[in-house]
Amino acid sequence: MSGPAPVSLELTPKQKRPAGVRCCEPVVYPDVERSQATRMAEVAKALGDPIRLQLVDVLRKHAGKVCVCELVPLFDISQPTLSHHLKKLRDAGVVDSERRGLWAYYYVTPDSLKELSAWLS
Amino acid sequence: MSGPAPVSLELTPKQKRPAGVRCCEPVVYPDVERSQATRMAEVAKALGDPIRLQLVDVLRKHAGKVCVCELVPLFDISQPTLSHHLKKLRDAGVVDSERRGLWAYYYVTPDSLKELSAWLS
DNA sequence: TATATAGATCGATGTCTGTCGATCTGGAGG
DNA sequence: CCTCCAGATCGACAGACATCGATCTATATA
Repeated sequence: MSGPAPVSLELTPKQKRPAGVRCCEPVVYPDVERSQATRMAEVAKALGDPIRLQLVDVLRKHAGKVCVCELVPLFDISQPTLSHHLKKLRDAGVVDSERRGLWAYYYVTPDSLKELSAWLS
Repeated sequence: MSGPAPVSLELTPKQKRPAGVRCCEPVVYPDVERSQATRMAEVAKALGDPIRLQLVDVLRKHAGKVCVCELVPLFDISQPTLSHHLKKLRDAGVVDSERRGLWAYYYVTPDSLKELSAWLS
């Protein structure tokens, strides 16, 4: 048995095909445009690190209330490394920050996760 | 003006603090456990590439019906590179594959996106 | 002005990633 | 047995990434 054929040409492996012709022509396409995929992948990539994902988790629940100095001891990494992760998240548009005096407060950018979240559902 | 203080100690920058004491003690914590964050980050990382995200998009809508040879011409990359991306997705548990004869059919693993999707919502 | 602190930036380093061409593997058909 | 083809693996390479210690910047306070 040869199993169901690709949706396009309904060929099975056992059928003859002219030499030089692909097994099938592409008929299915992604519904997501390349530019949209690039945007969502950028967000997904920013979330593709356990520390950054936990950072977003904390910030979502305490938006604008958590200073960086309070985040440092939560993770077993140095302050420059944490700063680097926050920059990654900011570059991806996932978070933004506000300085008050010596301290910096981060918050999750509203709706920055919406597109990816909707696509995943 | 000094703005709202961190949630923990309610200190403002102008308040005195004993030397050697942090600006604040950590009081907020992520709700997501480290192991859970690692799992979700692994999935997010796999989706953190436009091509892989579009691949998942195609496979979700034509599960088990699209052979790899049909995927290759959809993207402007070589066959080994596409194979590499599919392996990345498989290593993350996002997709799995089935061989029938010469051809390989990929499908999105059921529920593999559920945890991340739920967290994002 | 001088000191102390929060946080960003710099430079270095080892690892991981995306990409390719070339090659290997295994099933199909003559 | 030999050939052809789909797809996976290999080896190489350039660029990106996570991490650190050291340093810089800017603010607060004495």
